Order: sequence, then C-alpha cells, then structure tokens
Amino acid sequence: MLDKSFNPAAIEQGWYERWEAAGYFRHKGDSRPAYCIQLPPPNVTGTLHMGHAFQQTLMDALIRYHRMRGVNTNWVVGSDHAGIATQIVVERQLELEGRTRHDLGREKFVERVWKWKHESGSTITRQMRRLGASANWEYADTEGRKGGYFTMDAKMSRAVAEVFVRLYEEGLIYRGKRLVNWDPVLGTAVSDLEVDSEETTGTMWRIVYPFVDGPQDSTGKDGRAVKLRGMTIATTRPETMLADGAVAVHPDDARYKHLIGKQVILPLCDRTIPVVADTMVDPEFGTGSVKITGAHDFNDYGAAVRHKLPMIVIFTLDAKINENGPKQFQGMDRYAARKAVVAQLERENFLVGADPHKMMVPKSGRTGVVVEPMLTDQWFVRMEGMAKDGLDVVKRGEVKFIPEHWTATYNHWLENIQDWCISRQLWWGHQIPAWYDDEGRIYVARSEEEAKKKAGGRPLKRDPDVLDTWFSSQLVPFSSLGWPGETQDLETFLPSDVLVTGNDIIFFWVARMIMAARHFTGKVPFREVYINAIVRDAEGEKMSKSKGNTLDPLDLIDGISPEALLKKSTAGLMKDDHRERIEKYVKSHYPNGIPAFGADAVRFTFASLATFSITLNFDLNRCEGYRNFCNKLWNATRFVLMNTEGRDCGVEGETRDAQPVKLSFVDRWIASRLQRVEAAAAQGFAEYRFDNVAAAIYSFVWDEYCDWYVELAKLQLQSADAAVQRGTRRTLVRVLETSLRLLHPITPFITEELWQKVAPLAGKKGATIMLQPYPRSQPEKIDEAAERDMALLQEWTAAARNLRSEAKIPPGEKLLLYATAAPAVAEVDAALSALQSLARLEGVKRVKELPDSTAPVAVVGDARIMLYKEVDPALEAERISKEIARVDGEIAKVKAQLANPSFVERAPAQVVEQARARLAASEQNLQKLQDQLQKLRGRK
RNA sequence: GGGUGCUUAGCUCAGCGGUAGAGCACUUCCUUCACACGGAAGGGGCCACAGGUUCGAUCCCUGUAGCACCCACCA
Repeated sequence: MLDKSFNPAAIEQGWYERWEAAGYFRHKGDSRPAYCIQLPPPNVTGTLHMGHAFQQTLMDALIRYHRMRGVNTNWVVGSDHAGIATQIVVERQLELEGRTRHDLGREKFVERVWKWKHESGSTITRQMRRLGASANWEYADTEGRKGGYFTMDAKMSRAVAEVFVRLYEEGLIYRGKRLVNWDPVLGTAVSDLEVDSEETTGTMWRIVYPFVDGPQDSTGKDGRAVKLRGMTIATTRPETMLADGAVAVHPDDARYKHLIGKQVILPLCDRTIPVVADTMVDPEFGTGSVKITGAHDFNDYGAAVRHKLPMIVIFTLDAKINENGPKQFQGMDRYAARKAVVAQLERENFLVGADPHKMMVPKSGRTGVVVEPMLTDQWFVRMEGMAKDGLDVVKRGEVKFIPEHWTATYNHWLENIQDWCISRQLWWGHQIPAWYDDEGRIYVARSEEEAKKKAGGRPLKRDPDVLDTWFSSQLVPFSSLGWPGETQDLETFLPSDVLVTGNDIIFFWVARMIMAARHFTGKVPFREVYINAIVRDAEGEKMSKSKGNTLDPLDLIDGISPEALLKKSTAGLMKDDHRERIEKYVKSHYPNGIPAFGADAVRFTFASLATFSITLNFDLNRCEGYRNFCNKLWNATRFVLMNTEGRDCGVEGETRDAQPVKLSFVDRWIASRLQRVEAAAAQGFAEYRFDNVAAAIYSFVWDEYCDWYVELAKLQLQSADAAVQRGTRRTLVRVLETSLRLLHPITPFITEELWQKVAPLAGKKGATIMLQPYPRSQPEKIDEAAERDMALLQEWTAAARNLRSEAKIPPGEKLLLYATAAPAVAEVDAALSALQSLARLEGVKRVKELPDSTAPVAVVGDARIMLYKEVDPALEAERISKEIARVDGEIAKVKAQLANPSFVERAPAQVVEQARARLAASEQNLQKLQDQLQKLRGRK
C-alpha cells in the first residue's frame, strides 16, 4: 500500500544508483540506430546552477525518450578544465595563505590545481545525478572516476596537440606580434569574445599639440579665418599620448588640409610627430583631428601600419608606464599616470578643455578590469576559410538552429570573424606544443621527442603559454569519441543528433565546433542546435549572487530552511554592501525557505517552461503546482492499486488466460484520448516543444483520467457484471501504466517507483521502466463515437452541477433531475447512471414538460433540464435574464457575420456552415430560455 | 549606430487568420471511502498603441512606444 501522499525524498533515493549500477545509461555496441547528445561540459570548478539544471532536464528527457523508443542512446558527458576560471579559483586559495602562484612555481602550481580538481571536481556530477541525468558516465572516462571525460585528460590532450600541429602545418595557425586585448591583472591576452563593453561616463580632454614652426592660418567651422597655435586633439585616455606617433585628419577637411605633413610638438615628451591624412577620421567628431597611438589602440594600429609610424609601447604588462615614457611618469599605474599627465598638461597650458563623455569601456569578462590593447607575441588561428565552410553547412541545412532565428546571429558573427588569438599567458591549460631553439626557430610537434627530432638535436625551450580553453572544447564532439583514432564510436555517434545549449556560447563554442569538426572529420558535429532559454527569476530579473535572487536547483529538490537559505545567500560575498539588500530579498521572497519539491517536480517545471522564448522566468508557484501534479499521479495510482491488486484485471497471466471483458463507452473514450496524448507527446518531442509534451500529459492525467475516468470507474466497479469489472480494471491499469511510460522522460523517479507496482497488474514485465517501449499512438484505437458520447455526458454533468450550484443545493441533498429528452448517446442507460453519480442525483426523470416551478432550468442540446427545487423566482429570473443576454450577444455577433454577403461568398463553406449551425443552436437555446422566463413571470 | 526577441487574465506563460487558453492567485461551497499537495461551481482579458491587407486580424504587413538581449575600433 502506498503512503497517503507522495514523498519525493523517499522515492528518489536509490533509483539512480540502481539504474547506474545496472548499466542502463551506457550505449550498446549494436547496430540499432544511434542517438547521441553531447553535454556542454561544465567547468570542473563549477556547481550546478539553474541554467544547467534546465538544460540537462531537456537533454535527459530527450535521451530517455529515445532510449525508450529503442534507439542506441549515448549521452556523452564530461567536464571542462576552464583555464582562466580554475586558475583564478586556486590563486584565490593561495592568496588566503598569503602566497602567489609565483611563490610555488609553475610545476607545483599546476600540481596543486590537479589536486583541487580531484577533490572538488565531482560536485557537479553528483548534482547531475541528483537531478536524474541518465548520462553515460563511464564513457570516454580516462580516469575511471565515472565522471565522463575531462578536457585535460591524456586522451583529450592528444587531440588538442594533433589539431594544433595540423593547423600549423596547413598554415592556419601563425605566431605574430599583434595588438591583443590584454588583461593587466591576469597578465594574459584574452579573445575579443571575452571582452564585454560597459557604458561609462568618462572625460573627453582636448589637448593642443603646438606646431613646430609657430601658429598657422586656418578657417574655423563658420568659415572665418583663424590662427591655430597647434593641432587640438580629443582623447579619453590622455596617458596614451606618451606613445603617440602622429596626428591624423581627414584628407578633405578644409580646416586642416594644408597642414598635412607639418610637424607638431608632442607635449610632455621630447619629440615631434607629423600630421597625416587618413579617411578613418570623422571630421564631424570632436575636433576633427585624432592622435594616433599605434601600440595602444586597435583603431590607431591600422593607421600606424598604413603610415609606417613607429609603434611605441609605454605600458608594462601590468599597465604601468615603462621606460619609454618621460621619467616623472615611469612606474605609475595607468590611472595615476592619467591624472599626472592631465595635471602637467594643465600646468603647461596644453589642456584646452575637458567635458564629460559617455563611452563604451572594454572590460575583461573574467576580472572586470579594463583591458588594455597590448602589442605582444601571440598565436592566432586564421579563421576565414573555416568560417566560410561553417556558413555553408548551415546554409545547406546540415546544421539547423532551433529556434531558427539564431541562424542570423551565427551568420553575422562568422561573416565578420577576426583571427582568433588562442594563446594565453596562464599556467593551467594545454601548453602550446611549440618549441624554440636558441636562434628563435619554431618547432611545432606532437611531443617533445618529435620536436627534438625536428630540431636536429639543438637545445629547445617550450613555449610557456597555454591554449584558450575553447580551443580544446571545440574538439569535444569528436575528441570525446576517440579522434584522432579511427574508432567505431566516431562512426556511430558523429554527428550527434542535437546540441542543447545557451545562446551565450553560440560564438565561443557552437560555431567553433562546427568549423573544427568539419575541418578535421569532414562531418558536422551535430545535426541540430536547440538554443534553450536563459533562466531568470520569476520577475524576469537576471539571477545574480549580488541580488540574492539566485536559486540552487538542489534547494528546490531537497528543500531548505529559511535560516540555511539566508546564510547561504550571503556566504562568500565579495562586497559587504550587498548583504542588506540580499537579506531583504531572501526574507521577503522565501520567508519559509523553500519546500522540497523533488527532482521530478523541478524537472516537470523546466519542461513546462521550455518554450521557444528567449528567456524563462522560473516561477516557484508553478513548481509547486507540478509537485501537486506528482501527488495527484501518486494518489491515482494508489486508487488503482487498491482496486486492482489481487483481483482479476482481465489481463493474461502466467497461469490463466484472460477472461472476457466488457468495455463501456467510457473505457473506450479514455483509450481513445490516450492515443491523442501519445501523438501529442511524440510531436512535442520532435519539435522540441517540451512545454507541449508536459501540458498534454498533465491535462490527460489530471483532467481526463483522474477527473472523469477514475470517477466513472468507481461506478463501473460496482457493476454486477464481472466482465464490466474486469474491463474497468484492465482499462484502469493499462491507461495508468501507459501514462507512466509517457511521463518517464520528464519525471523519471516517481514513474519508476509507481511503474514497479503497476506494471505487473497490466501484464508488463521488466526490471525498469527506463527500458520499456515509449507509448506510440495507434490511430485505429481512436473512437470518435465514444468521444462524442463522452463529451455529451460531460456537458450534461456540467449543466446539472451548475444547476445545483446556482440553486445552492447542499452537497448531501439528492434531487431528481427532470429532463425533456435523454442525452443523445448510444449507451443511454450507462450515461444516465453516470450522470446520476457524477452530479449526485437521486435519479433522472424523463418528462414531456418540465414541472411548473421556479427551479433553475438549463438547456443542454435538445433537452431542458431542471432540478426540482423551488428558489426565489426573482433570483432565478435574474439568472435567466443574464443567460439570455449572453446568448443574445452571441446571436447578434453571428448574425452580423452571416449578414455580410462577402463573408458568405468568400469564406470557406465549412466556416459558413459552422456559423449557421451556431446561430441555429443559439436561437433554439434562446427560445427555451425565454419560455422559461415567461413561465417564471407568469407564476408571480 | 546596426541586429534579434518580447508586449495576451493579478502573476508566470501557451495560442494564432474564423466563438480568447493553462498553471498559480482570487470568490463561493464541500473533510464524499485515491488525493485538502484535494473536489465542485464561478469571477476576471478593447490579446501594448496607430495605420494597412482581408469577407474577417490577438494572429499577416508597416509604423510608434516600452522592455530585454546581442553585435560594433567613433577618438
């Protein structure tokens, strides 16, 4: 006997371990069609957040669905070494010990990161298991830790080196001194994508650079003649003037045209620079003349190259003024230098203006520090050719984005792609497989031995830099399957079927995977990319730690007390000033903490909210509603078990043959509805409309099976006919058993728990629901007649109940229902006794005319029905008048439509017919209501 | 400066050329032997705004406004 209500913690315990131990998650090396999903590998350092939980719910639902459909599924999972993120975490730990990574040295530091990875790297995999992810943990796992692959594993690293060497040999990787985005705190280059612009109000300073040969004639904006002391430039970063190579003006700018080629004095510095002409200058902006700082500005870099200007570097790698700057500024941080430069300019009368200015400041995505364009030696991947191919495969439809509009985002980026800076000046990551000899010659090789061989024995030094983390992540779709080896897995599981991921990594990861897989395997990495919504809080706000509106999926599953939640929300805060705000938020939003909804309810919520919308506002109230749904399912099962266990369910058993069964229109109806929900589920999965899958099953189970079928089954179980009882029991268990299988991909735990008990009664054998066939719709079982009859019964029931309610008849009081006609169904007797039971009637009495009474009357189809209970005629008259008004409105609307000749002529015949039928029915209804009203009035 | 998406019931969201839907919340009644994490009956919406196309628009088109996100080297 099941407990009275479902307790997620109790049932969710144990199943996962049993499934995993039994090896149900592994792929099978057989010839069945394959279905493969690659998990976007989470950072080893990370913990599961709502985005992960959402994404993984969808992936697991797809995997479970396909597994049940008999496909050879392989959910490839793993984790990412996450170069910068991980290094920062371990460096913070060292900081607490008062040390830096340099105190340890590279080798010891990397050792320490590995140690930390082993200790805490399993957090997220544990959380995924709690969520029920039926992932293939053992697959591609080189460490034997059942956590999937790790991007720094020997196996995965081998593919990284191979790719680097091949790209280098093909001339697609090159090394060069280029201007790159530099994070002065981390001391490394970062890619364009890792830089986020942030609007800031800064200052636009105007500075005059005097002409070497004295003031010059020119014209002002208004055309009047003026004398120019020098070129006035505008800048937001005055400290970079120390590295200026020229002043540029537009070649057609009448004010400055004649001054091109003149020399100006660079203030504060002991040198002069030329005035050059360049079309990049916008004469309308600022003063129309621009300082050119080739080594410290991306825009100016191009101009400096065009005009062959010297590239002067004035910053050290930690953004302090170096020896190339004037003595008084040397060693100053860039912002201190800015102040000092401005002060001296002002003192020496070079500063002619300073205005507030809104601008976009580039900041490092990791540290939030303003990046400095820095001229350094870096490795790059040439993107042009691969990008073109990446565009082509999407254009040809070999890779499809869902929703489709993301294709535009993808295309736009690839059409404007820049070469990719892949070297990072970090210690944690794949070290670049390049060696240098004493003369600076480069040897790129798969291993040190190979490099030595190539160098002919010259002493070699390895490049200290590591690769951008995405360089290895992009290979995952094939490196996880054994590439560069030629494996059966590659043959079977590449391309994978769908990638489920967030739109934030379309550039970082999705595009690069497509390009890399195409380049190295000739195949696309996946056929479809489902871009899932971004999870926000219920008010649509971005979840962030500093707002306190983050939710931990595990807290939703297991519940959390208000005290623990408060403590957790404010733990490890960087800034103390957030504390008060967070406490306020948490206290007001979760005064009672969070109840334990269970993994199934959380998963169901995610599925229900998985529309094609760009954001998903996670609403705890909906989560609660779906927890209630789980309870409903639990109790429906409880009812079914109570009525079927140990009884004859009309199912063939091992020791007996099935006895004859009789099926009523109600039995046939629910079986018919089942076919429709099965079709809806299949369609939903095919379209990635998980919300539709969830909604279809929800309403079937609750609104149809529980509300109607179970209620009517109670009646049928009291039948004197054993065959009717058998038929009812058989339908009860079979429909329930099928519903459990339908639901399993979304709510794996509760369905497994219940299936174990229900399946034997339905004549099903099997160790687990996981491997049972997913229900498929059988259109031949759709019974239109039964559905029509049931719809009528429901209509009659609703009308009768409404009469009860309107007349305020207490639930205990049973009355006769007078009806001028019987429901137009095939099994009238069965329908009438059903009606009697559902509407709690004493009976149904057929009459020619309704009794002369003030009792409320309703119109159902051809019949008028009445519960014989005298009520205040005035109230009843009012009720009927309201109803008449409603029907009147209806009639007016349809009449107007039909009176329009062009509607009747041009609308499809079917639509016109429908309107006419509606009009006829409404008019009939109106007539009966008016009769009734008149009668009521006559009584007064 | 470009681009994308959104605007439907109090809240979170479906829908989509032909009588406006769900969950939660709300009102009234009910502890009836699966379930009060429940049952029954209700209330609630000029489908952002303005034009256009159409017999007919919440839905298609064009604008406007608001919100969100992405891209972009304007000093």
